[in-house]
Amino acid sequence: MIGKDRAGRRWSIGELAEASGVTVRTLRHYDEIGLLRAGERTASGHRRYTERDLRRLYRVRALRALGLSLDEVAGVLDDSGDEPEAMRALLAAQLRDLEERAGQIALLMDRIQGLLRRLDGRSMPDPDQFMTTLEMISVFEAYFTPEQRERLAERRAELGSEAVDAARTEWAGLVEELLGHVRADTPVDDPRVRDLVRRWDTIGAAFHAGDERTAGAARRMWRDHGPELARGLPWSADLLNGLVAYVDRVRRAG
Amino acid sequence: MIGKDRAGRRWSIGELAEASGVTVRTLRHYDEIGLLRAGERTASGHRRYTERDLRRLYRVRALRALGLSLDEVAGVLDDSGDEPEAMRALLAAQLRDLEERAGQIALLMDRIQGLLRRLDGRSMPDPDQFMTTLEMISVFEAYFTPEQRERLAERRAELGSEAVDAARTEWAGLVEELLGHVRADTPVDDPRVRDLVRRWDTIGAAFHAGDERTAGAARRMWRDHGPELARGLPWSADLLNGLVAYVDRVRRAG
DNA sequence: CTAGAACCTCCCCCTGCGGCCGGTTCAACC
DNA sequence: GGTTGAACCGGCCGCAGGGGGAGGTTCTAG
Repeated sequence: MIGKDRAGRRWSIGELAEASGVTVRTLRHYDEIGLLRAGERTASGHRRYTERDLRRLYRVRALRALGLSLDEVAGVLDDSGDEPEAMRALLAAQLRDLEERAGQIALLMDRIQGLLRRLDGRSMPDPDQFMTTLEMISVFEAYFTPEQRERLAERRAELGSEAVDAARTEWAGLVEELLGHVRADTPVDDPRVRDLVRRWDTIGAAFHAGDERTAGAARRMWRDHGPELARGLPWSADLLNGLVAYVDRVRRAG
Repeated sequence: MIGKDRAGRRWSIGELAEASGVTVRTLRHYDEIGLLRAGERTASGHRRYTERDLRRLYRVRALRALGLSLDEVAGVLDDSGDEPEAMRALLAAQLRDLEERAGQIALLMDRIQGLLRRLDGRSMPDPDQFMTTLEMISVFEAYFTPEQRERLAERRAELGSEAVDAARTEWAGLVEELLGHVRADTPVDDPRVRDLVRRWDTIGAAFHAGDERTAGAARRMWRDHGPELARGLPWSADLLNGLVAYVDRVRRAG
């Protein structure tokens, strides 16, 4: 039993699959792409794997277990000049890659956890409102840094939800009044519109607390994404875009 | 300028792509799979996107930004009965999925960091030896729990590398002696082989510190993966397999 | 000798698009 | 009204890593 045929065992593809824990399909795939060719074939074409092939398969599995691509695995195994240096570099690169992917996943998890808190927390019964919030959040994330968002959230919490609602109501009134001036083509240096815009800015300042970069980000966001942000409001995006342009002219005039 | 055509704007595919930051190709893909159909077409077949389409696109983007698949996004947007419950369930499922992926990545990073420490640390100049170690590590990870591996590593550190080398040398001597008995068909209850096996077990116990589950895991590992583990040793896998079977019989006889 | 398991080669399928091809069509300018 | 360059159309191939199946041979145990 011990010390038998020195020519070594041969494995059929099914035997090798079972012995190594990969599927037959995978072995055929590896054969096809040249990563692990069957060392021999029977006269009729059946694959015969040798001990060398078995060794190679174990190495392939080990390298795959590090998350390397099949190409990378092939590169490591075929460059017989696989200096430890090259290996170290490859592993370091792989580590960086994994770190990045972990960061992406952490970002997604943060977003989802935030949304779940909102959903579990207070009222969010209207799916449409939820979707609108979702759109706004994704836009917010593109324009404000995490710190800015955090400070905005803190500020909202400080103000309390009734104050936020009051601000929204006051802002709606300002919009109506200003739209009247837009339609009436009131000159941008009229003291009445100047006063309205001052109140407008005061409301904004209550949220961004005088941080000019946050305010600028908000303006850029509005400029680029007015249409979505206007959703749920009783005015059309075009109307609001015109309004914002008008307010801008008022600011520059003042 | 303000308050123009109530029928609403239309966007060509290129305009919508630029406005929303996705590529033309992506929009065509969404159209093709039915996720975001252009609400209208010109007589000649060019896509005309409406405001509804724009809204839908923003929702698609928002949901994609949570890592949902296109199918999941379509499900959320098309099930008009998108109760907050369903949304919560979907997000919770997504979160679990992400957690699992994060765990996988963390596992890969651990492995790679461990390997890099080995590479950077003491001698590992031979790439072949490195690969062999790699194979063994991946097999180890399949058989020992993380705690068991940690305790094995601690134990090795306690013993020191010279003690480990000494153990290996002694073990090699035992193997040679036992192989002689195998060839000579010494009965399994012969006191001489019983003594050799006792010494064999003592060496093992020095590592697994008497933890029977760790020892059992090691035996299962050897039974399943003898060939790879035997790599780098001066005996063939067949030889060692026969030896292990003999040692088992000696144990049972004792 | 025969049945059934195992094996073979093609081929299409999945995700989420990127990219190219050959052929319309649009929009602006002359 | 004509021209011309940009935009647009559908269709097809490609990617990573195989899954799964069709239809046809071959192996192997009884």
